[in-house]
Amino acid sequence: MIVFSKDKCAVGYALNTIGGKWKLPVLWILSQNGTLRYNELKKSVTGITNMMLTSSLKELEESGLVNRVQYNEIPPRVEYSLTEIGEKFLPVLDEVAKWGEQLMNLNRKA
Amino acid sequence: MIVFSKDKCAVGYALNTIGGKWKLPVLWILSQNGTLRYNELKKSVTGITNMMLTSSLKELEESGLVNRVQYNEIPPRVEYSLTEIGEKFLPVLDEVAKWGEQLMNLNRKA
DNA sequence: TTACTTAATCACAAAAAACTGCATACTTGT
DNA sequence: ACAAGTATGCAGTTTTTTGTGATTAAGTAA
Repeated sequence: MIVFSKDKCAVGYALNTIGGKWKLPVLWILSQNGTLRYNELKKSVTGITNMMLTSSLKELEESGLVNRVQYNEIPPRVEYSLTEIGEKFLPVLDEVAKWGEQLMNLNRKA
Repeated sequence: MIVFSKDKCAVGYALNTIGGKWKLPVLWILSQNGTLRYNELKKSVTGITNMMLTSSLKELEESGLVNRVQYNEIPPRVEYSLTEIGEKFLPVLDEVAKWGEQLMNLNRKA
């Protein structure tokens, strides 16, 4: 019988990276809008708090999905955008979406 | 500026369906082994507790990813397997895995 | 001088998810 | 009579994740 080992699982790694309540919304907004400042993100991701936005962005940056560019101006300006590997994730999301739709349709009927 | 709406998002729906700590492991084990009894699943998904296995299976069944067949024998016998839409998810997972590997490689270097 | 703006950050509170360990029902083997 | 095996269920607790609301620093416009 085949046993599950979490360690080397790329799927687990991927899903951890985008896991949590807000990372996917943030990624999606960035994919639709290109480069955005912190405040613009805050407005676009409806309902997100400062804390969650900050920590989501931080984790996304650490895992290499998001670029963060800080301009030393006053008032502060920081711009976020998707990295190359972040962009590469979009077609994958698309596949997930297609499957998700099929599932939604199935469950609507039932 | 484009705003995120959670409701109609197929990606969100999909990721909720397979979200949580154990659903993915359970799905993967089923995909590798075909039909399994409760106890066999328990042994294969290392570290899972009865409670989490039961609730994961229940949710997966409710969302249509897993079949549950109960034989009225003593001692009880219940067999689990992937449904059609459950099987259809595997190639999607494969795409996720490919991207996940790229990401892992990037982050190993950095 | 005072208020305003921006991108965070922190201590604390609340809510959600997961874990522990025991309980059950019924029948077969000892 | 008694233990063993099977697929769950549940109360109570811990752990993890999110949310709240206030706070900072430094310049610019009023």
